[in-house]
Order: sequence, then C-alpha cells, then structure tokens
Amino acid sequence: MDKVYEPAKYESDIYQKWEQSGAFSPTKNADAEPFSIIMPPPNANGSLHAGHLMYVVEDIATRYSRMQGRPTLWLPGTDHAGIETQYVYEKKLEAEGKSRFDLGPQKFYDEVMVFTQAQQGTIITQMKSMGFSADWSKLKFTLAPDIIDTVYDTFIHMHKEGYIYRGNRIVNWCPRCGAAFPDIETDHIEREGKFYTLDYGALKIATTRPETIFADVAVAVNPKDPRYKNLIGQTATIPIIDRVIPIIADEHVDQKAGTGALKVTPGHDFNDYEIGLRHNLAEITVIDFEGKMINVPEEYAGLPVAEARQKVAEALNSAGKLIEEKTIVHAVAIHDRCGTVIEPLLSEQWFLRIKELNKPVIDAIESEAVKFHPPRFKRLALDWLKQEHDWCISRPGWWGIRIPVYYMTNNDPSKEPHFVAKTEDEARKYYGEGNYRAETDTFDTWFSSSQLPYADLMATGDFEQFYPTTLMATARDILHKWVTRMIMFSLYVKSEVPFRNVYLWGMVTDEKGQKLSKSKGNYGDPLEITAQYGTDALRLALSIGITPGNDDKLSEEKIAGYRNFCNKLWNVARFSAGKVGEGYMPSAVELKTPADHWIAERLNQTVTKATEAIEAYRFSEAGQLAYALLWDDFADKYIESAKSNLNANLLIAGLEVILKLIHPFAPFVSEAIWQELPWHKSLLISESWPELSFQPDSKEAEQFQLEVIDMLAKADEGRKQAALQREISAKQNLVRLTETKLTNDAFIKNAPEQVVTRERELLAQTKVQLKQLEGEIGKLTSS
RNA sequence: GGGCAAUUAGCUCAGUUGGUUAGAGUGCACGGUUCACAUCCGUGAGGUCAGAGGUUCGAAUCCUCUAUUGCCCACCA
Repeated sequence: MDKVYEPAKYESDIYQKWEQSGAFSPTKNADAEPFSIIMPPPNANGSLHAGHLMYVVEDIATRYSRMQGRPTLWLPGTDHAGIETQYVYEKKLEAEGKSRFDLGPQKFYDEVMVFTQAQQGTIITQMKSMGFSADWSKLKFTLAPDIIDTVYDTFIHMHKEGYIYRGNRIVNWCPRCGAAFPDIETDHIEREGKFYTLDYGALKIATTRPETIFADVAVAVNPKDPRYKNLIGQTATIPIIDRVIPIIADEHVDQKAGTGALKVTPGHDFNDYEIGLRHNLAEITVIDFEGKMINVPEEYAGLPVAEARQKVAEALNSAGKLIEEKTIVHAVAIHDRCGTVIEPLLSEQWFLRIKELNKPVIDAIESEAVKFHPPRFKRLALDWLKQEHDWCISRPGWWGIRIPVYYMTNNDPSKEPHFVAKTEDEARKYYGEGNYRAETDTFDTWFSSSQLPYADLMATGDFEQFYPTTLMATARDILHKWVTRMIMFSLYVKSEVPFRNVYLWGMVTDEKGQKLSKSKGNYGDPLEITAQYGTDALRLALSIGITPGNDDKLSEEKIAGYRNFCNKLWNVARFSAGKVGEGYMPSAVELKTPADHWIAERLNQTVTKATEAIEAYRFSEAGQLAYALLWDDFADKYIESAKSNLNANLLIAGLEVILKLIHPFAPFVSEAIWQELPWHKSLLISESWPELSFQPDSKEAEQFQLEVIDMLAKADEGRKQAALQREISAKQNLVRLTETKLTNDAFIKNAPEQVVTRERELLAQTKVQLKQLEGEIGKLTSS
C-alpha cells in the first residue's frame, strides 16, 4: 500500500467495479423490508449545482439499507424543467442570432430534446463521480412516453371529476416569458416607487399605479370607517377620463393604509379581483400580455407600463388631480427565474382546484403517515396547505408535456367547446376532421414532476415492491411546490402516500453564509474539489457537522480536514495489513488483553449508536461516531497498544467494522482499502452492516485506562507523572462535586431515585479509580 | 404584519428526553526526524453557552421578554 491515499488513483476503477457487480440494482430478499428513494430529478439543462451535492444524504441512506440486507432501490431521473429549459435554450439560440420562432414548435422541441439528452449525460457523469449508487439502468426522464402517459391519465381523471377547469382568472403574468406563474414562483423585492394621491371627486385615493385608473370599476371603503360611512352607495369620478364609478363597502379595506379608500381594479390586482367577485364588478383589462397599455386613451396606448405610469402622472398633475406625490419603498412582485416585474392580469388558463384535494394531504401529514425530518417542517407544510389557492397548471411554453386538449374551431352547438383526449384520433372522431385545433400550451413542470413517485415506479416495473417509497430527501425550498404536491397526487391517484419520510436539507453556502453560485465565483466545479481532495472528503464535509433543514457552510479547510481523515484511515489499514503480515487469513477473535476488551467495547458501543443515529436520519452524528472511533480510539490508542502486543484477528476485525461503518459516508476509500486486503474476494458495498460480535468484559476494559497513561508516557516519567496528576485532580474534583450533591437534602428528596443511584455509583466508582491512580503515582515517586 | 431558524472557543459547528468538570474539527502557541500516517504525534491557551427574568434540588437544554442575523409567508392599495 502507498504511504498516502491518492483518491484519483482509485475512484473511477472502484465505481466501475460497483456498477459491474450489479450492486446498484435491488436484490430480491423477500424477508427484508424494501427500501426506496426517488431521486429528485436534476434539471436536464445544465450541470450539477451545489444543491445536488446534498444527494450524498440519499446515497448514505441507500448504502446503509443495502448493507442491512434490504432490497434497496435508489431510482434516478432527470427533469425536463419546462419553461426554465426553454429559456436556457432560447439564450443559446439568441447567441446564434436566432429565436424559437425561426424553428417552430416541433423543430424547437426536437432540438431541445437533443440538447437535454446531452446535458443529461454530463449530469449523470457528475453524479457518478460523487459515488452515488443509484440504479442508473432505470433512469427516467420526465418526458419519457410512459411518464407522459401517466400524467395524461391523471389529468383526464381529474378533469372528469371536476378538479380541473379552464378559466379566465387573474394570474401572475410575466411579460418577458409570456407565461403565467403560481405565487410560489414569484419573489418580492423592495423597490423605490412613487406614491400618488389622486382626486376622485368625492374622496381621495392613494396609489402606486396611476396607469391602472382606466381599469377602475369602483372605489371601496371599510364599512366601519367613520370618514366614509356616508359616502357608501354614492359615486366617485375617475380623473382624466371622468368616468363615474360606485363607492362600495368592503371589509378587506384597511382604514390605515393610504387614504383609507381603495380604487378597485379587478383586472390588474389580486385583492381587487376578489373584491370584484364579492360585489359582482366588471373586469377591465388595460395591460396586454406584453406589458403594454391597451383599451386606454390614445396617447397612452401601446406604451410599456412604466412609461405609461409616468405619463399618466404628468397628465393628472396638469389636470390638477394630483394632490400629493411622495417616494416610498414598497415590495414589487417579480418572476423568480427572470426577475421581470409581474403584471397581475386576466388570462385563460387551466386550473387545478386544489382545496378539496389537499384535505387528505393534511390528514396524512397530521397523522404522520408522512413524517418530516426535522419535524418543524410538519407545521410549515400544514400552514401552507390550508391556504393554497387554485393552481394554474398551464404554461404557454413549447418545451414540456402538451396539455391533452382539443378546441372546437367551428361553432357546433351540439359539441363542447373543448375536448380532453389522450390522442388526436379521439378528437377527430368527436369534432370531425378540420373542426378542431390542438392545445399548444404545456403543463407546469411541477404538474408532472409531482407525479414521479408512482409514475417512475410504474414505468420501471417496481411499483408493487417499492411503493410507497421509504424516503424523500430534497431541498427545503421545494417543500411547497413539490413535496406537498407529490403527496396530493399520490393520495388522489393511488390512495396512498408516496413516501413515509421526508428529509429536508438547506442551502449549501460558503464559509460566509453566501449561497454557492458560479456567478458569485465562490463555487467551482465539484469535480475540481474532488480531484484535489478526493470525493470522500467532500462527501464527509457535506454529511458531518451539519443539521438537517439548516444551511450548511462548506469551506476548503473543512474538506481538507476530511481528506486528512481518509488518509488516516488508509494508514491505519496500511499498518494493520503490514502488522499481520503476508498470507494472513482471518480467524475467530479472542479477547485477551485489557486493550482488547476496551476496543471491543468501543466497537460495540459505536455500532449501536451509529446504527440508531442513521435509523433516525441523524447522519451527521453517525459519521462523527465513526470518525472518533477510528481516530481517537482505534488509531491513537488501540494501535499503539498493538505495537507491543498484537492480536491480529481483533486488529483486522476492528478495522473491518470501522470500514463498514464509514462506507456509506466515504465509500471510495473504504472500498479501496477493502480491496487492498488480500483475503477479501467480494466488494465492501455488498457486505453486511456490522453486528455486535464481541463480548468484552467491562472491568478489563476499564483497566486499559491506566495502561493508556502508561503507554503515552512510555520512556518519559515526568510526562507520565504529569498525566497521572491531571487525572487525579480531575477525579478528586468529581468526587468533591458528587459528594456535595449527595449531601444536599434537597437533591436527595427531589431528584428521581434513578439519578441519585447513578450519582452514588459514580462516586463509588470514581473513588476506586482514584485509589488506583494514587497507587500508580505513589509507585512512581518512590522509585 | 405573521411564522421559522440561528446566536456555545478566533472560525465552522455538536451537545438526543433538564443530571458527571460544556465537546469536536479547524486555527493559534510550544515541543517532537518513535520503523502506519508531517494529510502526522504530544502539550497548552482560549467559553460568565447573545442579554434579562422565571420554573427547578439542579438549566446551554424548559417558560417569558429583549437584541442581532438569516429565511419563508402575507401585504403594503
């Protein structure tokens, strides 16, 4: 074995061996409980980003269950990512001086398909280099025909049952993308703007959006507002165009905001739309899908919103209707992907009535049929579900799953205006040749990706064995748009939750807490990091010292630290292999020396604790336990004692337990070592998880404590004396403290008996140890 | 405005249901060419656990309030 572990020398070979061995495919062990994870599909439009690194968590869980002997399936996939991929590709076209309209829908779709297939290859290569042990042979793309088929079935069924409807509703419209987005895909940013107070005749109105006055249909006041009580039922006048509109009363109006009177513009504001529904008001549209003014006086028509605002304000001012103008900072909704200001406007879209469908989801989460890790996300999910609005599922993109609908183009009164069908043949039969057109809009990406748990498993033929899945591990920020919706679809389609457990991780940031991104320059290609420090070092840095649900600060120092750990492990193995010599074959372990009993005890304890930790999704703790076992116990103490007193079988057995414990976290180095040990014929990935195979005597183990001091001090008596002295004063302190406690009446009276007993035992035990130590130091000083 | 999280050693973080003297990694200082490892070994300094109050025999841990930071939701007409 080399003196230093060089990851680059081993990693790709090892990965190949794993793949060729078939270890990534589930075994058929009928007795054991199946374990499965659906991999959150990375978008097939770029390369791996920092968030995907956290899939390490899934790999740890997968490798652990596999070693537990459970049939284990980690099913990977990639996502077509609808409109997002469309942007990416349009940008590429733009660079070539082309647009998607030069290609047309079909050619565009085909080109993007080629592009995503190529990107998918990159992503898979990167994930493999991270050591991810997913079953790549079963990889599913969200545009695979069998996935589309399932998505269509769901849509058709939901439509039939009235959950899906087509409606003219107010939506978050992004003029740049020419598409509507759900609330969850918008962000709010603080921006400076003008706050205008306008003269509406009977009262004054404050607004940040004077350009929408042409779409006003009423003025609303709070019915309890004494200032305006007598005006309810009267009229106000829109300035410039002098249109008369009613003054109505609505509870929603905040008396403290602005002037306490609200211009109601149902066509361009969400709240106003609601007010409009309550009062049966008309909806006027004055902004079109490109964000330009329409249905307004000629001088404003065709202007972009921002310009129109300026111009209308000026006109109001010269008409003497502008009473006040001040600068304020207010929040503006933007599209989270492209940053364009959202225009709320009315549009014909497909919607999913979600309130009813969410009810079983709420039950499932409340009853913990789906369990959250960490548990605080349970309430977060519930809060969101209770107030979710109807979901706009259509997007006017060309890249995605086309909504399976056909529209009538002649006016046959005996036929429905639209017809939902999987195939065009059905539409042709219904409307007759030439009397229909196919919908061109596609589904919101989340409509399909939220059906993956069953759609994927059905497509790969694993549904029976692996549904519902064991674990869904994903990023905290898609709890709402993905996790809760997967539960919703699964309960609707399969009457069963899609997964039993949800593990959420936070953002991976740099040491300053900044999100890792290429544009900020604080995120290199993970392949570069792994080439320098080894994949295992990165994996350990991502899994130890982190808390689920919280952001994870990653630094080069941290990664370097775990690189050192891998090297330590390597050298422990190098020492052990050298010590037992060539031709060694393991045989039954016998515990002889106190050191043997002590390390056996430590091995047992760590196996127990680490197993518990992993079962409870506390991966960090499990990793840390293995780390400490190797370094503090095995390397620093047991190996030191083994130098003078070798127990070859135990040395090797101990090393092997450690290799197994650390394998889910650091699969490459552990496997590399496993292969270096000549008596191994199989791969570590397929070995079974360690069991408590030692029967140590704890009295013997205790004895080792003294030997450690002896050993560390060796030739240097001064150091030994100092070490003993330290131990003695520590024990004396402890005795004093415990005695004080035990003579405290209040403690004896009130503390639970268990605790008191434990303290007494502790005291007795410490006193014995103290005596031993004092004996030791006595021997030393007399000699 | 509502919610969630964080606040523990210079830095990054552990600390499971309240119960030994609050830990680790990293950094720092000092000392080491011991035949597994300088990606190492040993020793050491460094914390009134954000602040205040409370519950308790006992609080980093539970409760209340406050402060700072980050995130999420709603809204700002």
